[in-house]
Order: sequence, then structure tokens, then C-alpha cells
Amino acid sequence: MPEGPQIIILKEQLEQYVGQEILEAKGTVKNIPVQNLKNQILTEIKTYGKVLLLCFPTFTIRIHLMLFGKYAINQELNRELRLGFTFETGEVNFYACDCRLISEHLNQVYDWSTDVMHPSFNQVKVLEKFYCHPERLICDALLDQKILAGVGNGIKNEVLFRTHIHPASLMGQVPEAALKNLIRTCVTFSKEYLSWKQEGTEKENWQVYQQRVCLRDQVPLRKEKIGKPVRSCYFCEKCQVLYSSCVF
DNA sequence: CAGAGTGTTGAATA
DNA sequence: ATATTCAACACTCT
Repeated sequence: MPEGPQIIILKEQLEQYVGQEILEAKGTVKNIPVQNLKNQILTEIKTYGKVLLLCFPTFTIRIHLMLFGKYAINQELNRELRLGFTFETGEVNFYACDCRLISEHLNQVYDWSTDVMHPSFNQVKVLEKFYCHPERLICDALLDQKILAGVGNGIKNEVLFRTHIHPASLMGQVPEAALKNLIRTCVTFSKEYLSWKQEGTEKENWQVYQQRVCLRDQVPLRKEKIGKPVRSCYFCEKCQVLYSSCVF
């Protein structure tokens, strides 16, 4: 399910429980001593990229929905419960997700300046990280959570299309102006994506991802497995420029 | 009905 | 020891 904007929605849905005590915690999660969570007060909810961070006074629970993760609020799904909390006014249940405990201070764990949904996002920091990997493909760099947190395969394809950059372009070959535009578009697109999600108009706004025809050229879009590790890239050969000395 | 995929990790292998 | 590859996870949609 989850790219950055969808995690923001999850955070918003859970905000109602901030300040409340965990009356009951259950689930088959193995990394976390579930019994010890009882009576803990949820003090804050944060997100970092695709990760949800439930903050308690002395520790944080990190939840990543991965590829198949599900959650349910005031409802139970018919599958193995990984981690579930009952608060004073309701419950939340997580399934098929990765859960772990963080005891360090979050500022030591996460660099907020490269999270596309974070207020302290800093374009210059991301550009610096981009320049550390001139030999990588642009489609790989966009998915690297250490470089740009919160961007998933959908956002990746959309921002490359919108900025006219071919996914197989080499980082070091893309002009600085194009890179800056790309980074800016990651943020603006993610925010648009969030509002489309909230309005329920998300589907109409995909321009390349899982689409068939380029809306600019009316040419069939290409779908190729590109990168390391390989991921699906949707692109238009006609209007997305390949910046590369290699032949694709 | 088979197969791919909104993602990442940790184990296996070289 | 270090780098790379790969299965695993678990479910929906095409």
C-alpha cells in the first residue's frame, strides 16, 4: 500500500489516540515485548518516509507496512494480527507489517531533511546526496530511502515523466537544473498525491504509472524492468530524455 | 488462473 | 571480511 503520502493519512487517522493510554496490546510480533506496552501513553505520532512512528515516553514503535501491510481502525481483519492496540476510545490493528522498537532518540536515527513529506525537507541536502552517486541510475536513486525518503515506485515514475527524464538516465549525466526540478517535483507531487488521496481522486491523476498511452504524444508508453534491484519503469521514449553515455 | 507488484530485510552465496 | 544476490513475507488485482 504505502508511499509517503499514504503514511501521512495513516498518521492523521491515528492522531485521535495521542495522549491516550494503551489499555491492551496484543499480536504475534516477535521483536517487541507486547505485554510491556500496556499502560503506556502514546505521546506523539511521527512519520519518516514510508514509516509510521508511534512515540511513547521512553521508546518508539516503528511500523513499516512493506508491500502487503494492512491496518484497521476500530475493526479486525480476518488474518494473523501482528500488532494491535486498544486505546481508551478505540483500537488499531496492524497486519503483515514490519514492527520494531527504537530506543534511541529519533533525531539520531532519521535525517528529516530528505523526507519528501517533512516540513524540514531541504532540497540542497538531497542534491548533495544525489551527487554522491553519479554512476547510479536515476530510477534507483529516487527509490533509495537514504537519499529521498517516502518516494515509492508510483511517485518515482510520475516525477520522472513530469520532468521529462528517462528512468535509465545516469545520475552524473543529468544537468543540475533538471535534477533540481526533479527534487522539487518529488515534493510537490507527493503533496498533490496526498490531497488526491484525501479527496478520493487519486486514480485520475496517474499520468504514466500503470498507464498505456503518453498523454503528451499519444504514443504507447513503455514498461521495462530497470535498475538494481529491478523495478517496473513506465515511461515515454519520445518525451523523456535519456541522459546517459551508455546505450539503453 | 497464473503472475506480477505501491518494499525491505536478512540470510545465503561468491 | 565484504559485496552481491535472493528468498521471504502475504495479498490484491490484472
